[in-house]
Amino acid sequence: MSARQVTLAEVAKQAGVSLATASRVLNGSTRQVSEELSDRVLRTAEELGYVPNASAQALARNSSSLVGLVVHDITDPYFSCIAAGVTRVAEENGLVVVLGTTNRSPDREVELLSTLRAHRARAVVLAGSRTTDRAAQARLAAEIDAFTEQGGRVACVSQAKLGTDTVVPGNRAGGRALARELAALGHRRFAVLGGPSDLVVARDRLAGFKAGLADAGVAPPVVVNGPLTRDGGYEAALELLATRRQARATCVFAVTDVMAMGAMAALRERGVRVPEDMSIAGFDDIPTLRDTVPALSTVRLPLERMGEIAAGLVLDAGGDEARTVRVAGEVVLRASTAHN
Amino acid sequence: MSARQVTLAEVAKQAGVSLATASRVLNGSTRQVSEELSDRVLRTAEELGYVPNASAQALARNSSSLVGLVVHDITDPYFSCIAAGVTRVAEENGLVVVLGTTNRSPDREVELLSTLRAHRARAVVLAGSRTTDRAAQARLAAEIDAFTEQGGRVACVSQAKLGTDTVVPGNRAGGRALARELAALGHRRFAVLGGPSDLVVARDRLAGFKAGLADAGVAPPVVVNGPLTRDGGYEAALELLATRRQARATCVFAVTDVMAMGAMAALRERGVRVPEDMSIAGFDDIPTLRDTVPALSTVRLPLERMGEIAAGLVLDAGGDEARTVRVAGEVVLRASTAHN
DNA sequence: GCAGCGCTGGAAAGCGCTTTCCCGCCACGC
DNA sequence: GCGTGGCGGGAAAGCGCTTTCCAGCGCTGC
Repeated sequence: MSARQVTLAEVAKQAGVSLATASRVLNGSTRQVSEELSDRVLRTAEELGYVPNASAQALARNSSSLVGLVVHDITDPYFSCIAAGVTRVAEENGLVVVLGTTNRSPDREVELLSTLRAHRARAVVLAGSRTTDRAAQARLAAEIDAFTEQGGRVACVSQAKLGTDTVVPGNRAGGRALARELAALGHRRFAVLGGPSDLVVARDRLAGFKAGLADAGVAPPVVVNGPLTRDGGYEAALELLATRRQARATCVFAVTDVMAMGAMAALRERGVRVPEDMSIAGFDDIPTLRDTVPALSTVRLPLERMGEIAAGLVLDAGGDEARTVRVAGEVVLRASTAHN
Repeated sequence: MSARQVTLAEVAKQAGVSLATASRVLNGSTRQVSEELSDRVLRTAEELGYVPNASAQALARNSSSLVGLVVHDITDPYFSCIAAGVTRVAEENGLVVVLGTTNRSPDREVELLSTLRAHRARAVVLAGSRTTDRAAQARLAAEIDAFTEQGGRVACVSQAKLGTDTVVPGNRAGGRALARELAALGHRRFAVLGGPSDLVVARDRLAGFKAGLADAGVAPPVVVNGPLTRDGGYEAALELLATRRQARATCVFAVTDVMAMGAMAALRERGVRVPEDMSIAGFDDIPTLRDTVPALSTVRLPLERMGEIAAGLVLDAGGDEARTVRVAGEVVLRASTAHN
């Protein structure tokens, strides 16, 4: 047990070469090494089962092979899809991804970033939406600065005024397009499950949706706020059903698919038929949507692709300018929305 | 940009103490440091925004704060739930989890383990089922040995004869119990979507299911193999519908919830009503199940808990004996299974 | 024929931290 | 009064690797 690890020095000695030579052989150095020595080193390394000590390399090179990925909740399909994209790209580049989950706590986000800084992560992808809370945002910005100062790159998925590379989904445009299409179906009374009021994505989608309704000359929707989770959607839908019985909306938009799923469950329980009694639409097009009945209308975002893009941004050094990649949402009407 | 990072040496100098003292103050050393010096160090560290270099610490201490987590596919709810459990525990212990995805490739699994070894990860949780392929298993075993030799701990989630700590879900027992309950509903002709034939979990669940049917004096099921994914379930269900029209099963068991979801989609498309025309059950009780219609009967596994347990095993040093924690599956009959 | 160059190999100086070892100091106890 | 022991502080030796710098050597070019 616990046999000490094979070191480069041992390999070098065994192969009868210097430490420097062994190092040059076993890592793509710019320096040439004669084929003979090179072979010898390679062979002994193989025999001894040498694996370089990543910490030591990181220390000596002053750069590690870690990429951070910060999400709110890895069980949320939205995040797990993005995570899949990020890990794919990272692994392709021989990097290793460190997963941090915040449970939607801005403070935790800052903490994680600091940890990642301690590990000298070469880059970080911040998925999930920034809060609008000033103080929290300032702390985050400071931590991001510290991180970039140190030579790391940061990319955000979703809106961010933080001066980092960003993948921006067309939240506003998507919401707007969706609203117009729903209005075109004949709906005139809308409700929105708007998520937390201090979350940028939620606000943008809502704002877009309102704009779309306005475009169509439809009255503004009733908005119910709540957590951006499946249960949040469930509760919000119940609240919606409880109030405003008199002039109930005929169509409800949940700013997130997972909320929409919760909402559908609530409607089902209350005997409200979808789409006959109430149309419903979400946003994101998470994969699990394929298996809901009725199939949920939504605005499709290429989630996994977004993860890949973010990882791409953060990995190829790029200029000093913060780059922004926009990805458009595509309205997908399915069975959960009907003519009114 | 790229201002060099604050080092311990700078903090020490600024605070007018030795490197040793600064180190002792800023990390829980056993040695005492006078309150005065301690304060001074703490204060300057704070002022300078000192963050210890994790690589250097890992090197000096010969142990890192990394915990590996290896899954097949992070977008699969089964794995993302386990991941959530693992990350929670890891973060509670001040550790950082590195996420590796194998896409179900045994070779990739070995590669990842090797990378984790290079990083001197202190522990690894291997989620996902081991293959029955001898050669692949040998390579994995060798890599696991190398890892533990080096002082790291390894835990597996699911069956494993690899001599590591293991969290073993009651696959066989769960399958068996489920079969009996379904038989008790009056079904006599069963089909199973059995997943890949070389996967241990899949085989165990199937074996248990067969045993349960035998217990109830019911004929063995028709088995269709295929990938352990949603689309695999979809295809398998189609195949099932295509053949055996004459004496079709009245109840189908998918060894995995995600497969069951795919299968339900296939049935729906083909106009086969669930549960009127066909009952269906899965295994795992992934969270998304709450939102399928009809709600899917299944065998519930405490997925997130399993992740926590695995992380727990792997983190508290424990003896040298491989420990095994069994978690029972609980049959949950919902709307997708009806009397026959 | 020799200065100068390019090329390969090795010695050694770090990278930032931990930890051992040693030293000086201050009670103590006899 | 002096030997002991305990304790807080610092010097310095690593941890395993990268990389600079230098030495040696065989060539080319005048």
